[in-house]
Amino acid sequence: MKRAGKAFFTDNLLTWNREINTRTMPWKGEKDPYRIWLSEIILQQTRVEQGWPYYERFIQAYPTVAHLAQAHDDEVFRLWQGLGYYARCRNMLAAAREIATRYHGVFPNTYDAILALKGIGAYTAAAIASFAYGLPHAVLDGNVYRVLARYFGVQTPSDSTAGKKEFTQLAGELLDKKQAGPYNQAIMDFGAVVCKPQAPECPTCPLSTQCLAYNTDRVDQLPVKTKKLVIRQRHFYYIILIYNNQVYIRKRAGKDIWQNLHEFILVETPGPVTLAELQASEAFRHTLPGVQFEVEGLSEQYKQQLTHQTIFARFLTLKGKGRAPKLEGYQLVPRSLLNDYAFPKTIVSYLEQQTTGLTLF
DNA sequence: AAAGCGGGGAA
DNA sequence: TTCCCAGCTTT
Repeated sequence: MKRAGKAFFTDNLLTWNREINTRTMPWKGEKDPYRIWLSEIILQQTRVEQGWPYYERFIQAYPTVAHLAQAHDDEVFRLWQGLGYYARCRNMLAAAREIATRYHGVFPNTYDAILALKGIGAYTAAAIASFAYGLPHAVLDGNVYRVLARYFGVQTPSDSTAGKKEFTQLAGELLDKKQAGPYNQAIMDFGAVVCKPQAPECPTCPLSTQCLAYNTDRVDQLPVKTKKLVIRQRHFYYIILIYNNQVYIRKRAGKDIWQNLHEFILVETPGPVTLAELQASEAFRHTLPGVQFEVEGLSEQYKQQLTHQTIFARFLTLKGKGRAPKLEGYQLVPRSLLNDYAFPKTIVSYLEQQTTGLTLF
């Protein structure tokens, strides 16, 4: 497709990058493919400021892909705790181990081989290929969609198949193939610093004279997105059943949220219930068959907003009487060792409240 | 093609 | 509240 202002776009973007851009990040200019890969996985759907400390901790704990490949799953998940999208962590471990075995610890250096690794899609493959090896692949992330949609006035929804194709084509044409790495870095920095989602810096933007959105006063309407989110509400009651300073936990599995993170005994109800209703419920009696206990307390309601779900959680502390029962799927661990396990944010928040003693039942 | 997957910062 | 972030995988 013919579009106006392509040369102007690339030239002025690179000039802005050279003369004005002062953005610095630990992985910027990095040439070690392992470090680039690690940063890219951490930054998928994640703000730079949020991922930054995790990157530092991971590099510290696992300086090479061999270190990461040899690490224990639970230890790595504990380090990932709080970052979200935990499938990234699982895929990252799988990829590290494939690099260690199949590639004998040497990071693959072709776009297709990189793309074939677990957890790496078109964006991440292009980023690694261009940053580490200078290969001519254009990145297409949220920043690039926004910058291109505005500058060229692309109205095709960026989250549609047609839009993806169109933006991919356009991004590839704009790429400076002789300096793919710096170009990719520049367009993402530009999107993050100048062409921001809200309140972009149009008045000082070096591309504004040719920006279609700016010149038709439609900056705040681009890019177009279509998909509407359906958010489900769920009610979790976590039972902290204590025997002799030990509690039951399990690792979450299956297709639900928080895979590979840990949790207390979970009773989920269709809606909010009182303590009496909870104890009388089929789910509760099925989960704790014949268990004798004393109620120590019920916490306030914790709310956590996920992308597709709202989680309402309360924590019910029970002091077990008699011998600790076997509970299917759960293990009994000392409370003092809870720090060794990765938990979802809601549970971490609850545990912190207990530790700091801000909440008395 | 659409759904599902976290957590946090900013307006 | 709503939006969206250096997206990918599964259905």
